Amino acid sequence: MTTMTEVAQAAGVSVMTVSNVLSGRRRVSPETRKRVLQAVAELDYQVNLTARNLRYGRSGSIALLVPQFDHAYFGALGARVARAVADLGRQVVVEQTTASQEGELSALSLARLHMYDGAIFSVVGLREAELDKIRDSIPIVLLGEREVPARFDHVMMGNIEGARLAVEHMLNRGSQRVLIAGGRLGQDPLGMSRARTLGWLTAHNEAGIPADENLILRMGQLDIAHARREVAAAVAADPGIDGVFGVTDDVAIGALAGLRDAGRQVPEDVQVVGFDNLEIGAHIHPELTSIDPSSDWIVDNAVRLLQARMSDDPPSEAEHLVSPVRLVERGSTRRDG
Amino acid sequence: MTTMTEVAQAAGVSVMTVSNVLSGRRRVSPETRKRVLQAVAELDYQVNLTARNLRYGRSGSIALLVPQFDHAYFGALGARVARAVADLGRQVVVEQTTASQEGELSALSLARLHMYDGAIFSVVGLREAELDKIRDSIPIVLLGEREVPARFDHVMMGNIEGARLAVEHMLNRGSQRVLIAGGRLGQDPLGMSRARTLGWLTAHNEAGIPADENLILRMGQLDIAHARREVAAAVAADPGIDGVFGVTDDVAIGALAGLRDAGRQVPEDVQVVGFDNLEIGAHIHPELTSIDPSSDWIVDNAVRLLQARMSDDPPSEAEHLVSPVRLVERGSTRRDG
DNA sequence: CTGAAAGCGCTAACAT
DNA sequence: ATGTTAGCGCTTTCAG
Repeated sequence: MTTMTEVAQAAGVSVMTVSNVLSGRRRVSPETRKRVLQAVAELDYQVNLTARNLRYGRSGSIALLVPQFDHAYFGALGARVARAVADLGRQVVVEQTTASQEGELSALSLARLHMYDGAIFSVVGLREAELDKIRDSIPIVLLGEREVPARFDHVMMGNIEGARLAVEHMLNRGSQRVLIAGGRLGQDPLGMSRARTLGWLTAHNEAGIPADENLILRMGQLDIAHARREVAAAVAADPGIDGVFGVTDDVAIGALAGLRDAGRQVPEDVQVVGFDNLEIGAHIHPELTSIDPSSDWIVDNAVRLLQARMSDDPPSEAEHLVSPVRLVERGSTRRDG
Repeated sequence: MTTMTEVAQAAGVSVMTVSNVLSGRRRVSPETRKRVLQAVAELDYQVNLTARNLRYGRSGSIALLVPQFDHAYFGALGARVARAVADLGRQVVVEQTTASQEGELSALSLARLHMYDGAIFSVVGLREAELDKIRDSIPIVLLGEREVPARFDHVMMGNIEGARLAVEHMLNRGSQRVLIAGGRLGQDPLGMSRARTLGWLTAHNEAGIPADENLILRMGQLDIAHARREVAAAVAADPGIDGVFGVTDDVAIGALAGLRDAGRQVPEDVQVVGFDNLEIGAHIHPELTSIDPSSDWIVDNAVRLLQARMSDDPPSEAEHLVSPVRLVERGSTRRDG
């Protein structure tokens, strides 16, 4: 590996001059500059960013930590963050938090954070206790539907309101028994499933319809294949089900398949609403009615908060934001009651 | 930021002892060990990996460079690579190559590679000339459907054979006019679209059916929304079309939507086959027949090649592998002719 | 405008 | 079993 010293020797100058040419931090005379660049080209030199970063004390890149790579939502998230962060002249690198291991935030992965100037951390499988281990680390903004320690900036979706809207919509359009696929009751941890189940409850209360807890379909994994199987089984066991709220679009898409398997027509027999408003939902059949969580809003705010926290005088108080949500009506729900 | 020196002072030992306790490289007496760990805990110390990596000369992580985050295929790729690389005790970080900028491989992003022990590089928008700029850099394995300089290890999909299989299948099942959505004729660059169009041609030749070049639907972007619009327009303009080969599953899924928009039944009026065998394809309606490119095989080989290249005596010759492909038959094609 | 010395935080190699 | 010295490759500071 060529080093700056070798370039300096080849060009007959000091390392400092090479450094200055490459970083542009100080003026260098055109001639020496030319000699240096020529040596750089001949030796095929490239700066060692590890060394530079050690000296600088920063790296120019920010990390996005997601629980899974192979999930449409996190892919979209990454793309949005990259776009927002490019304007700041920084690079995004995405790492997968080796999801839900006993020590998800192992000592090592915690130390890795120091290699970045800041991090956006999508917390899913993380317990609050583990989050508390992150102390005087780098600037961090949390994303995700979990309860987090108050000292962190945090942006989350309007889970309760979104779920309420989704279920209200189906009840308005004539559904009586709305299954919540991937729902979950109970206190701790107050995660996404629980929050959205709360919205499901609220919609029932507001509509004056008793919420039947048997309609809460707990799921081990919130993926398409599981949802398909379990929703098909659920409607077979309870033929009265005439609406399904999937706690994510993946679950809702699986539900559509499961209902097909069970011989139910959507939206005539059963209405379906999802949550996330993934692009694919607009292009399948029937097109999926979904809750749009304002992902752009979420990312813009996360980047703004991160930028503030990385600035010279970071805010003393952490912000906790909840994104606005809206229902995007498509073919998986009926036009009228 | 706490440093190792501070920990050493707090524990009343030398920095070397702290280093030894934390890295486990040398034996340390239980008592001092305990004192050190206590100081580490009290000061909330974490090693500076930038410094450690500079000293070590390696980073323990490998990079996966993809053109886009928000694409199901690259998400799945990332997940597979992470799994395969975890066994080697290494971390994967994913970066987005700021796709198709004039200087996609800017000097800086090239330099960034040095921060990793190796890289798997999914080349899509990259010209061969740009790839040639990567010289005595770190070990690299290329992925993707493009022609690459021979000195690189390269794993690609069986594009021609896969496309041939897809189109042969539709011709066997009675299609006469098979549109290739996202196809492209011409020499340079020999990219994915071109290779798959070659397979489309081959299938026609083998079946003794003349290939009508009007059935090659070029697309600016290979995404669902574009495919939907352009396929709908294509079948409106040419009602004789009775088969669509989408060069990717995204394109095929868009084609399904476009055909629906145009009032065509799949598979009765028009058969559809995609390429990638994304998970979602098995769960939409109609279920998408697709070419499985053996993604696991691709990733396993890429990781194997990378490992070999990172080893003490790297192979002198580069390998160029083509993945086996197979047709996965589902509901978007007919059971018989 | 250019150079020499010092040091970012850590660990390999050599003491003790 | 622990400590001291030197240096990874770069840039900041201080001189010229």
